[in-house]
Amino acid sequence: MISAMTPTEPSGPRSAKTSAPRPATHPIVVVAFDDVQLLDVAGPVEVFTGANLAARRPFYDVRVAALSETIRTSSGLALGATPLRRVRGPLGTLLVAGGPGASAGELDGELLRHVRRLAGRAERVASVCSGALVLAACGVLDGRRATTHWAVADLLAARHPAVRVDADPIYIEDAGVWTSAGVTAGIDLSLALVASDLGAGVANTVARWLVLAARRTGLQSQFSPHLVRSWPDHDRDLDELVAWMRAHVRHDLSVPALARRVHLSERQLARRFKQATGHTPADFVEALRLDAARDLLETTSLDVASVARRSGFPRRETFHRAFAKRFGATPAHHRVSFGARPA
DNA sequence: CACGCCCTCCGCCAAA
DNA sequence: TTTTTGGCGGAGGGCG
Repeated sequence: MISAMTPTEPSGPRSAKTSAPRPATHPIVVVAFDDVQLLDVAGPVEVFTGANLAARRPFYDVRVAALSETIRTSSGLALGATPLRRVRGPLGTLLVAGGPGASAGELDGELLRHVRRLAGRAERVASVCSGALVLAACGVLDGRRATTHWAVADLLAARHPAVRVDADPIYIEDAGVWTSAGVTAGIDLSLALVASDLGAGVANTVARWLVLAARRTGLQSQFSPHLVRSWPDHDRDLDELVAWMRAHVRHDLSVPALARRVHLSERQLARRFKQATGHTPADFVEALRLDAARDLLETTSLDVASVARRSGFPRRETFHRAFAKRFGATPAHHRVSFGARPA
């Protein structure tokens, strides 16, 4: 499956550093089926086609594919599609949508055959929502970390013990296989793919156009951090640390300070943190603080300096820079756009 | 806006 | 022997 296709491509499309000749186009096939969730299909398609506009070139060649030429989505709207049997590789991205059709009962054998075939010919494979069940049924997720909609996480884990299911993150990437949580998380995932292909600038432009504008950082749990789950190799200590960090963004959250707090060496803290969250400590801390700052901007009338201080940025300058980098707008401008109307 | 310093991250390796 | 740990140092990037 995936491992069979990587050797030819020593460094995947994610290594943005190597300025190897970039491919002119990147074919994307979105796999749909009867009772697919329309948003799972539409969200990523909008993101990728939007990226073409933002990048001012037709980089992504996006198609929706299904067993038949017309499918019925779970909301009742019909969707036109390219027949899967006519889809040939190689592909840039194979993305499987989710929906009731993916989680209810038996998956269509012919659909699985097509997905398996195309997965082996794609640079990377992705799923939205319960589309992870389809990928898992094809064996694509075996041995990998993966996420899915919280409501089917247990089902995924039960049906496919070889998959390391983690229902916390909005999306997960493991060795070229990307999985995402429910519905709109597919948009976050797609934006991440765009960012790795065409740069964060393009991704931010698309996000702004779609106006759901960077609502999420990708670091938040699908749900409250208080809903603690447990499974074999889960890192309780790190969960607790993360929960504490969320509540104490003003504290010293440097690597040495965090390491001291959980009685680990700095090296070990960094390793386990990345293992548990998929993010480096500094990245995570910055996102945490910016989330807090954004909330304060939207829900209070504190001046920017106070917002900065309360969210763990001692200096306004640093805050300003970080905020603009992540959200593509200055704090003041963000408040004008999203803040509560003063009484 | 620029530049130097410092923090962070990660590969590497030796020790446990 | 294999796996995990922790220290080192360089590269990179952001802060001041």
